[in-house]
Formats: sequence, structure tokens, C-alpha cells
Amino acid sequence: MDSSNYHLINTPAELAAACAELSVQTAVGFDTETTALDPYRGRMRLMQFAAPEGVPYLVDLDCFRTGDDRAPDLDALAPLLELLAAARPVKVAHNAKFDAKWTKHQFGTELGGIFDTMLASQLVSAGESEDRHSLAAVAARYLDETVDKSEQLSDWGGTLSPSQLEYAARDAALMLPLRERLIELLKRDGLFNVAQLEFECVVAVACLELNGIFLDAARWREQLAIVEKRRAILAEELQVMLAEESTQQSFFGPTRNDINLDSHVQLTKALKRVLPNVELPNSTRNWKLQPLAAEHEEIRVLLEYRTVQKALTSYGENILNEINPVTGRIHANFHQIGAPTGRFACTNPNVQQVPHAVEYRRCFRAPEGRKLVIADYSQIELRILAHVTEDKGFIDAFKSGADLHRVTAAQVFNTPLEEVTKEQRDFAKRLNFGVVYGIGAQRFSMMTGIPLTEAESILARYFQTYRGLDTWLRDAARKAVRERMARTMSGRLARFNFDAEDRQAASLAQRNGKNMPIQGASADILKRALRLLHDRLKETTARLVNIVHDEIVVEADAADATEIARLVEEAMCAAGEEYVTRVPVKVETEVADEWVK
DNA sequence: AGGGCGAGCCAC
DNA sequence: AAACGTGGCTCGCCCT
Repeated sequence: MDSSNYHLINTPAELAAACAELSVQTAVGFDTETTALDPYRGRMRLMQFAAPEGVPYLVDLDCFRTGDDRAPDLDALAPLLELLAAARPVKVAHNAKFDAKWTKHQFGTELGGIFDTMLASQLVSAGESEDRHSLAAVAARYLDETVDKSEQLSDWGGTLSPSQLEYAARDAALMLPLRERLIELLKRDGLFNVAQLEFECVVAVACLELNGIFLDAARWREQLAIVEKRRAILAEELQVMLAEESTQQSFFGPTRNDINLDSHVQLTKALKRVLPNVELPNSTRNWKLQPLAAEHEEIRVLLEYRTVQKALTSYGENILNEINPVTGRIHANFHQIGAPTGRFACTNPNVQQVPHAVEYRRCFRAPEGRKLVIADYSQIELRILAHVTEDKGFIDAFKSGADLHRVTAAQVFNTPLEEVTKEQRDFAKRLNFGVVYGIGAQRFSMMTGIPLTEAESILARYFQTYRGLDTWLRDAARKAVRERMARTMSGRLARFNFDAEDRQAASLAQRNGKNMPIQGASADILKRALRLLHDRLKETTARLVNIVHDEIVVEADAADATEIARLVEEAMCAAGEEYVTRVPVKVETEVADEWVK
């Protein structure tokens, strides 16, 4: 079947001819239509390619399946798979991760040569949260074209209607003009390098999602049962202390008007009633209630109840619903540019925020015969800070392998290195980390309990010690306000738009200007590591199963785990060293049965 | 009934 | 009362 708007391909001969024609292009528009969003629960139906000239090719994959299970006929598809795997032509796709996942799962082929128009659009937006990045939004913004997505979730399993085919062809045809426009913008903003970095790790992220992570459901339920018991006890204790006795008498004696312990409104009321002589804070936030916990049993129990309740709601039964029935694993969604700094965000579920407590982490484990390789960068943000600021104190500490926090403590507390107490080191550690976020004396004082004036003098001494840091941070803050933007070493850009009179926004921009280049560089390094790692783990039993900002978790056959650990560490160090050259990059690696370090 | 929002809290 | 950055999830509350 053919129409003036597309060529529909359903024989091997047509496919071979189309692929021959496409393969001479530098870039082709690429899109797929599938019967489901989850590769494990559907099939790819259509693959669309658009060359600069002529109408798009639509490959009806149902014509290339054989047997009862409709397995793809890899022989007939060979020219197509070769085209997909090759670095040229570049496949231009919107959210290429989606297409890469399906291509990998259905045909075992890894997509090569990617230009992702969604990622490019996100890079150009540089954190502008108002900008949307759906194909419809991007096409409207950069091509002034309206895209009707009504067929997107239509049934791609049966006979395809002309409307569906037209839609499929149109999406693919948009890709090349969109790429042209986005290349101009990437060039204008000096974003070529970071775009390359992003495009090169799309397949690794696709594989990460396909691999998923194993969660031991039985263990998780055991843990929940324990926490539920504890919650019931705490809730009862709290009701006894906080609930009012009902004015109504029941048949069985006096009843109690239980309050909703999860409602801060009701809690405030109850606390006022039972603690009439206590000056209560104007909110029931934990950090505000904390100081009262020692004196008042009600507060102490409430805080423990909150911890337990949090564990049950956020890390409760719900996560088990995310276990894929086909694979028995959790396939979270990793948003490659999840934050303006370039960090990943993760949803459904967010496996980047599983509590550190062993009880939770041990539920994420290696299946029988496998091991987890857990590798994380040691103090990567502080090392980046040392590199970009060229601060002598920081660089020397990292070069000599000394304990940076200890060195810092000795300086700001004016103590010989060997006399630094654990408490002083802890303060220094919080200070070192706080500096990356643009901490102020007030916050530092609040956080540590040190009086404000003392906190001020500690901060002053800190910046006297680390002159390079001081200079760089001040400059970064000034630049952020003046230029309304910040960059990482890779060129990743964050814009800060605010009104000149908005002091709060300006102050936020200052802190962002200090933080973004550091946090963003850490994200850049992780992404580079993903790419290097993906290449090195090919042809091994290792599978990437999780990433948490500065940590990579890989699953491998038990017999290979030690060797894989070495590969992971090498790849991560190599990635770090591409950016951080003035101090060593350190990666801590462990082989374990559970996601516990 | 369901969406928006803020509070609260988990991760790095 | 967070002037310490980036996220996501769940809840109650309030509105339409």
C-alpha cells in the first residue's frame, strides 16, 4: 500500500531497497509505534524513517514476524537492524530512550548514532521550567507547527487506519527540520559538547531501565510487618496522650475521639490542648519540634511515629506494585535531564531515594548466582570544587590523601591535626558540604547548634583558610547575577531569570551559581561514566541496575563479579579524570549480595 | 470526585 | 524561620 504521504513497507525486498537508500544519508528522522509503553508487555508495530527528500518509509513490523509467538524474523530485518546499529546515518528521534529500549528488547540491537530532539530541547531551555518538551510542544516552539497527538495512544495492534499511518509518517518527518533548528540553538549556546555527552549515554539509560533491579518482595513484606506493628503501638500511645475523651458515652464506657495523627492541623490543636504551658512552634515540622522532644514525651513519640509512618507510606506496599509481572523486577523511569543541573530524576518508583537503613536496602539484592557491584565516587563534589577553584588547601589535602574534613577542622578550630575531635571533624564535614550549597552563617549555626556569632567567625576562618574557594564562590555568585546563567565544565548551561528588584530571586541565583557548576559537573561525570561503562560491559554478564547521582550499581554473575568491579571502577575513574585533573578521582567499589555497603 | 498545593521527609 | 542545592512521593486540606 502506498500513498502520497508515505511508503508502507511490508516485504523484505522493499525493506532492503529502503535501507539501501537511507544508509547513504547523514541523518534520518526516526520514530516507532508500539502496542504498549512497556517493551515487556507489547510489541513494536511500526518503524518510521524520514530522509531529507521524499516521503517517509513506514515499516510494518507485523509483516516481519514468524511463528505462533510472532517473533521477529531477524534475517529479513537484517538490513534494518544494521541501519539502526550503525553510527551513520544519525537517527534523529524525540526521546530516543523509548525507541532504543524497544529496539534493544525486540531485536537485540543497540541503537547507534543518536540525536535526541527532546534532550536537545532540554539543554537549550537550560532549566527554564516553563518550557515543555513533548514533541508537540517542541515542534510548536521551534518549527511553529501544530502536532496532533491523538493517535499516539491508539491501538497499534490491528489494521492500521490511514489516519494512524499519516500520523506516524508526520512525526518522523518532523525530526530532521527540528534537528536543523536545534543544532543552530545548541551552537548559539555552546552546547555541542554537552549534547554529545547526553546523546552518547541514551542507550546506557535505555538498558538500565530494561534491566531493572531485583527487589525481594518477601523480605520487603517482612520488613513492613515489623514497621506496621511499631506504628500501631506508637499511634495508640499518641491517641492516649492526645485524643479527647468523647462527651458521648457508649454502651461500653467512655469512648475516645481519636485525632488524625497525619494532619498537622489536628496535631497543632491537640498539642496546644495537652501542653497549654509550653510555647509551641508555629509549625509541627520535625526540626522545629525536635528541641522539645527531650522534655515532652508527646513530642518524642510523635517524632518516632512520623519516621515510622513515612517509612510505611513512601516505602510501603506501593513499591511492590511496581514489580513487573514479566521480569519480576522493578523498572524505574530515569529522566536523563531530570534537574537543571543535569542530574537524573527517577520515578515509578524513585529508586534513588530508598532509605539508607539496612532493613530497606537489603531487600534490593542480587538474584541467585549473581552479585551486586556497588561503586560510588568518593567525595566527588568536593573534588570537583577543588579542581574548579584551584584552591591550594583543597588540592593539597586531596593529593596527599589526607582526611579533608579533619584538615578543615584543624584549620577552623585552630587545633593541631592530631587533636581534632570527632565532633569537630563532623562540624567541618557539614561545613565542607554546606559550602557547595552556598550555606550562610545563620543556617550553619542552626544546623550545628553553634551560636550565630561563633558560626560567623568559623565561616570567616574557613574562607580565610581556603582563599581559592572564597574567590571562586564570590565570582560565581557575581557572575550568576550579572550574566543570569552558570555553566559546568562540559558547557551545560543553567539560566536564572529574575526581576532586577527581586532580592530573593537574586540571592537564589547566587546560590545556584555556586552550586550548579559543581552539582552539574558531578552529573556530567556520571553520564560520561555510563557511556564508558556501557561499552566496557558489552559481552559480559554484567548489567547496569541502578544509578544514584554518584553511585553506580551493576549486577553480574557471581563468578565474574570481582573482575566486573574492576571494570566499573576503571570506567568511573576514567570518566572523572576527563574533567577533574588537578586532584585524584577516587571510586569505592564493593561486591555484595545486597545493596548495602 | 478529582486536581492543585503545601507540609513533611527520603535520597545525593 | 530556613537566605543550603537538586529531585520524588504521600498525605491532608481546600477548592471547583
